[in-house]
Amino acid sequence: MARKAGRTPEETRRALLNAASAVIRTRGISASLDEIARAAGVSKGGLLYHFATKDDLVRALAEDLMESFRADVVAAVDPADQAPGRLTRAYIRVSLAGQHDETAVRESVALVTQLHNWPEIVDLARADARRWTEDLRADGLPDHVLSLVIAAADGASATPLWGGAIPEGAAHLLERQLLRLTRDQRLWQHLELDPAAG
Amino acid sequence: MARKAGRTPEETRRALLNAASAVIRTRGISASLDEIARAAGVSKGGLLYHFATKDDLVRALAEDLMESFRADVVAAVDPADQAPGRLTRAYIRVSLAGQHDETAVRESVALVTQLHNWPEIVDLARADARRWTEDLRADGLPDHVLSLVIAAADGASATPLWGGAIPEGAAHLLERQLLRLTRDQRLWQHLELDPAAG
DNA sequence: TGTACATCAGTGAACGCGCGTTCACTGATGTAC
DNA sequence: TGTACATCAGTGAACGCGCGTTCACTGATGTAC
Repeated sequence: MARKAGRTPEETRRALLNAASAVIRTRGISASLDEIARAAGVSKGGLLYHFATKDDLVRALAEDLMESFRADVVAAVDPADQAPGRLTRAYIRVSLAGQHDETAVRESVALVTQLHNWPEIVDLARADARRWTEDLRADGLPDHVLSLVIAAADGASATPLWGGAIPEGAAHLLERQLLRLTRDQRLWQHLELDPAAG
Repeated sequence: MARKAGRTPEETRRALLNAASAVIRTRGISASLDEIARAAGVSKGGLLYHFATKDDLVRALAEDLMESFRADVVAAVDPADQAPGRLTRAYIRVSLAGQHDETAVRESVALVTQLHNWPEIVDLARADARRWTEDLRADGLPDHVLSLVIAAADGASATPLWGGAIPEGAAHLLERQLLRLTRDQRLWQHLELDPAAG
């Protein structure tokens, strides 16, 4: 069989990326191309027509993930919110959303870390991280607040990595607390370190 | 050659674990047993005498890492510090220590995540995480402070994972800020969420 | 409109190489008598 | 004290299997004339 009826090449490519994402989540990065291809309803050769090498596939998957996280955050920006920290608040919301679905989170984080085992991915990720740093810096929050809040949001996302799980209520409370930290300017002052101490 | 002069079996085992740690840090979990064995100055067969299977080796390495992190934290507890949160403060210090050595941190985190790709390791890690939760809960800090501070400490450790790097000064500032959060009881009140809001 | 040809989007068999594991063997050390 | 034997701590060659990659081939669609 050649060109599958009712599926454009673009759709096949998308199906392959989705399959790769799903299979690697559960089976790990050592999942075979054959397994991924079958999950997408394509032969191994067909997969390799779209992604000439496993590297290619994994890199495309990583780019896809970073783009979609960024898109999620941009979409989570409240249009009515014009105060400093609006992007940061969106970042917090996305990072803590769905933290209650334990296995889903674990698998997502696992996927990301699996990808980072690929050496070239590290460079992509570094560039992406730099871009986040710039964007968030331009978001209007003082540095000492921003770094605390982003560290906490990242930590909440990463917790499943160390085997931990944030209980349902706790994730929501932490989210509210972090959001408040981006808004309450009196807290900013309280959090400022006394240069005399330490 | 059989029993190496000047090296007890225990020392050989230690050397194999150290070699595995070093090699996996740089080459990733897909590093071959041959490579690890050679780095320890032992034949592949010799490695397999101590660790019958690659699973065995990786599991032993993971246990070793978790134990040594715990030992580091316990050692970082200030004996003069008797206030609530003393264990949490030690946890913060260890988590943020050495965050300025970028590649070292990246490699350490990479090692941990590599290990978590091993399915059985996940169970070990879960048990370890539960123990940390209990120990930290018993440390005397209010929940809303503890979860914020630990999330931030974990996030700081995990940052290299997403490709980011905390600038030298920033890590130190964050550490001081987190330590202060565990001590300043007036801040605890300020951070408490207003049940009416949100 | 029909025909010839090129290209696209695959298929599926075969190859080859790396790596985990097995296995027969070995030389030094410990133990019984 | 010497000797025989068992065990410990390895060595290194060989095996076999999985998996990424290559390759020859194919059937549907698009294009020229």
